[in-house]
Amino acid sequence: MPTTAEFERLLRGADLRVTRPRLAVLDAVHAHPHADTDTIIGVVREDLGAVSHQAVYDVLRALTTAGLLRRIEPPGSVARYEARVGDNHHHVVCRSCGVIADVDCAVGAAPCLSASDHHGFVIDEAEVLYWGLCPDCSSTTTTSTTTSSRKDSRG
Amino acid sequence: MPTTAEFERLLRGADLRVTRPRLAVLDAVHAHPHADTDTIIGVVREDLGAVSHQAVYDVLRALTTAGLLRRIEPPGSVARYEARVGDNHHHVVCRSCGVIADVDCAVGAAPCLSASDHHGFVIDEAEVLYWGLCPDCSSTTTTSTTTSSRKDSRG
DNA sequence: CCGTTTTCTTGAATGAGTCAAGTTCAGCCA
DNA sequence: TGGCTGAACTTGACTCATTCAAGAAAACGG
Repeated sequence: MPTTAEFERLLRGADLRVTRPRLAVLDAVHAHPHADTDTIIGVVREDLGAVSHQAVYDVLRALTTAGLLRRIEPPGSVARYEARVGDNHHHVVCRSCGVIADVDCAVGAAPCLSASDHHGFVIDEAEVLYWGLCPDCSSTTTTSTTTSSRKDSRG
Repeated sequence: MPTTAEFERLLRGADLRVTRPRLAVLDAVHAHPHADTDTIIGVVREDLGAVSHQAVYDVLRALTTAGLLRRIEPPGSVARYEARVGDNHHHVVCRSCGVIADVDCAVGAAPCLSASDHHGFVIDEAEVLYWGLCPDCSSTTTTSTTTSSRKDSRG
């Protein structure tokens, strides 16, 4: 968990003014990875008192644009934010409870980009989203009867 | 492009009643892969005349649940639907114009699932979304000066 | 410390998608 | 072929994440 001074440095390094809402948002996202906007608003308000939701939306956008935060948006979920940036890691989403965890790409360098020119597209990024069951939910489910494995799920 | 009779067979095979809105939606999605709901509503209305948006939403949900359609939801876009189901292929999205194309996974069997048990999650599906520029947009862009390749984009 | 520009506040608006109550119609059965 | 029943469609209101806009406050260079 970085210190406030480090957050301040991050902001200045990105040519962003240092404000209390921005520090609080950075703090909140670091403390609660994959939190949605509403949760972040809550945490920020615990920290600072009254802060408009618009301010938090603005800050999240500014920090995301500056590359200090990363926005993820799993289908069926509202936008979520995390502070781990720059490595383009991936995510697992639990189908049951919706919890999200980080996943490093286990395969070599750029496996999912192997055929880098599909249909004439120039591809610069591959985003992988894994779906499954988290440890809690899978233990509740699989210990009963069937492990219903959905359709063909090739990568 | 399947015939109406084939769409009817598809619906009956899925234990769904055959209705004009459902046939029209199937037709529309087959004719316009990756179309959003609003576009589909428009196409269906060209075909049938007045149809409520609610009906189209209901039909899209029913057909998706039945596995006759697949819903995709790229970040920053509304929901889109396609009729190619059962093979879990992937998609490329153009950062510039937003056009979407299908991508078969070029690598072996289930590459993105290679480490199938991250953080104790039981993973059953890997969804890959490629970002880049479509042929049209990349020719307009790259012929000028720099091919600004975004940050580290490992798969 | 002052002025400029960015950021924050306030309050309204947007728009995809959902909910709910009532009507219509597909498909089963006589 | 005609009626029955539940599913599907219509209508209209509603939700809720997110954005827009105008004015007030605050950051920071000079």
